[in-house]
Amino acid sequence: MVGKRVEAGARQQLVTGLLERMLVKDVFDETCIVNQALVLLADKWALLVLIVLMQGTKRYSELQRQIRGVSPKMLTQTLRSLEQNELVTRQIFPEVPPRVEYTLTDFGKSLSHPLAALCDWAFEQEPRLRTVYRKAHPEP
Amino acid sequence: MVGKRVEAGARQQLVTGLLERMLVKDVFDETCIVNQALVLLADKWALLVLIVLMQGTKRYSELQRQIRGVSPKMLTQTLRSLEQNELVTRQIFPEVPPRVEYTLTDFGKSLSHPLAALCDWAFEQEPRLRTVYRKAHPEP
DNA sequence: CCGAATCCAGATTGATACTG
DNA sequence: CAGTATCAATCTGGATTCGG
Repeated sequence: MVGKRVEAGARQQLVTGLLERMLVKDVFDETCIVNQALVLLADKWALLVLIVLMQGTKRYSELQRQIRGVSPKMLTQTLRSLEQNELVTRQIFPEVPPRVEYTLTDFGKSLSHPLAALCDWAFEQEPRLRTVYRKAHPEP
Repeated sequence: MVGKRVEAGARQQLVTGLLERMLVKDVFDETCIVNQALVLLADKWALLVLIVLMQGTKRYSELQRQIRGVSPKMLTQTLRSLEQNELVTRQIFPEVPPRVEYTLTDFGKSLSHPLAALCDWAFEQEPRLRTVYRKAHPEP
């Protein structure tokens, strides 16, 4: 009970903080920091990879298994992009069979709060989300 | 000071909650609710539109002005998609000149916490974010 | 065998011009 | 004002192939 109230308080604080900053600059051009952040993050595979890597270091094949539906090409491409954006590090082990491990950097780990908020939202809104999703993705 | 501690507490709580749920189901296939959420949200324009609409109801032209760089086609497409996903409502006024207003639904408003967390992250990490962005988007 | 590069058809996006 | 139409360019995904 107390925990819930504390969380709700922090939430309100965050929203207010956002709106305050919105007033400072209300045009989202390419110099806006929020816009630049979204260029790195607004990507389905990138977000999924980051969420999975929050569990800890993973091998390429583990990522491919956990993220069902990603092609090897897109997984590689996504990982390279995340690496270039310093959110993930890539470590190659010169073994047979080869092993490559991916780990979040500190910068990547700093995304834990936003990503957790997103996942929490998905769980909270699960019924409505599933209804909407089914309507938008009608399968035979 | 107290405010900061409370916020940090809530943050830790959120991250822990996420990780707990991760253990329940660690495969992100198309039935995973997080995956379905990302299908709706992992889109640069959609996220920007939602963030701007958190400021309140907006006309089409206001959105186009605030979201610098979006083409009319993509803005329309994004708004139609958000409308179909029940995150936004579209209201047409039979006037001359025509007026169309877009407003977040309650479902859309429920995204305020995750979106605020994302914006807060962008502001917190601004220096590093700008460095990374500049490296990835070298202009002549 | 694992991780990744290549090639190619099809989908998505963006810039611009145009209309009710 | 609030969008459509059109066309070029880019991006995506799947199959295949390759190197250690």
